[in-house]
Amino acid sequence: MSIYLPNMNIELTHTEENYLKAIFSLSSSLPKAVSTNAIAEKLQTKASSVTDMVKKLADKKLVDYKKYQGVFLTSTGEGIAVKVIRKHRLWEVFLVKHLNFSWDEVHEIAEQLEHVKSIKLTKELDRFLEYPTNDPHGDPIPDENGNITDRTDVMLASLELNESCLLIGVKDSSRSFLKYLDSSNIKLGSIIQVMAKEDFDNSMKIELEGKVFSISHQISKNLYVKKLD
Amino acid sequence: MSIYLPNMNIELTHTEENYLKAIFSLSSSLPKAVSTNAIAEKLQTKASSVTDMVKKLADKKLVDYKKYQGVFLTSTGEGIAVKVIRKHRLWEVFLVKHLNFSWDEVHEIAEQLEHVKSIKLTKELDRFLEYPTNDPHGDPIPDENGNITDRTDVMLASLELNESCLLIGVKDSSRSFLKYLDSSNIKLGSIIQVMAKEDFDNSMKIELEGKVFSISHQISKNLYVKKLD
DNA sequence: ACTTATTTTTAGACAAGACTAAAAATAAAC
DNA sequence: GTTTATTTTTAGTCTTGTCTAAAAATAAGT
Repeated sequence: MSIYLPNMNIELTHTEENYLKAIFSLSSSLPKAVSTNAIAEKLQTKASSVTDMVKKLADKKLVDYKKYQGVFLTSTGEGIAVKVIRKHRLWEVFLVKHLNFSWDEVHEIAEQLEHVKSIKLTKELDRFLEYPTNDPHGDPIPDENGNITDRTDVMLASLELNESCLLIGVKDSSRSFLKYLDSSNIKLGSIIQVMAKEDFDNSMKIELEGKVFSISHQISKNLYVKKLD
Repeated sequence: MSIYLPNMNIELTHTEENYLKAIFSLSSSLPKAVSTNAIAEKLQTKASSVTDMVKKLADKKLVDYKKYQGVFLTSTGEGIAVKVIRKHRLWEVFLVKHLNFSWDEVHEIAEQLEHVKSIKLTKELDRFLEYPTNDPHGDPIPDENGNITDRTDVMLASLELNESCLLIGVKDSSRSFLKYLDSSNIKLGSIIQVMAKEDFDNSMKIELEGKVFSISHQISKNLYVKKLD
């Protein structure tokens, strides 16, 4: 009578959701099995705890796991991870757009809000925010079906002399990095031109709103930009 | 150098907060020590679990507890309970006002949202909602300092023949009751006049928007009203 | 290829929060 | 004022998620 939906009816704990999210973000950067240690590092926990949890997630068919061989998400597991990420990023938009938060303050709170369970809540929040496509750091927001428009973006560090670009995202979303950007008046939407590139340390001089100043390679390789002209 | 604030720095679990909330709501109705069984009933758990938790809360100075004598909140405990209730009710307002939820849908979601920890979040949400004084069920929202304007309201059941009133709140916030009210077109702000009172079952006939119909005592004693004229 | 280093897993323990079953205290009944 | 009933507490167990320390598997070094 009713179709069996494997990814319905699954009630996960916050911890389980956080593990799925961590595995997702680690497996999107490198396209192979994620190591126990990498997960432990990401979640600030111990490898032995990761092994335990990964076994449990494997029992629930959310990850594929072979001893000593690392782990990767099943499609069900990936679906859940993406839904959590969607909620996280929608809440970030809400906090910045309507509650006067700055982009360096929203992560911790969104980490809590992302676990609130209600399909209608997510749907209505999305509508209320007028279907945003990116969070305050420029990260893409998965749609209702879990599709992410993957970044074809390029890093500021890769631009050549005299090229101009539009800043559309940050790779590192740590508070310290975001505060540095604030203090340098660098924000999403900024138009930046490369005025000089130094060979010895890969730093570059950029022009931003009429002012020219130098930024390190550490900075320029964490800024997603779209080339202009 | 810095003043010691006893209610700062306390990180409680969701469960602990729920116990404090339950004890608060039970002790506001009857003004004496709350019994173990009453808490167990309210939280749908077992008396033995309550004893364990109450001991823990007593260790943290959030409740006063003597064996077999029931429990009551300390001022620190009450302060925390009220803050959680404030968050709960603010989120309910948000859900109804901005996310198209009806008043019978918001409780479960607010139960999750009330535990999100961020003083700034609560403050900004309050501002965003334009400092509401009541939630969608008419319950008063505690202010930032934890002060609640306690109800001086009267029940519809207590009105005399021909008296008119404004509906300002519901005592029972269960889904079934709220849906019954919806189906009868009874909502906050409705103007109601008592057209008849039956002695044998305490039901009454009321007039609402030109229509006259009968409601049981069970209904009328759960509606907070303000007399008109 | 054999030894060393690293990573991962097991085994055993712990704290939080819950449960059952039984004992102790209080309240009710006659 | 005993006896019965109810409430509350203890004692012991379970699950979740964590940890440390030790063992096993894999990877690296020469």
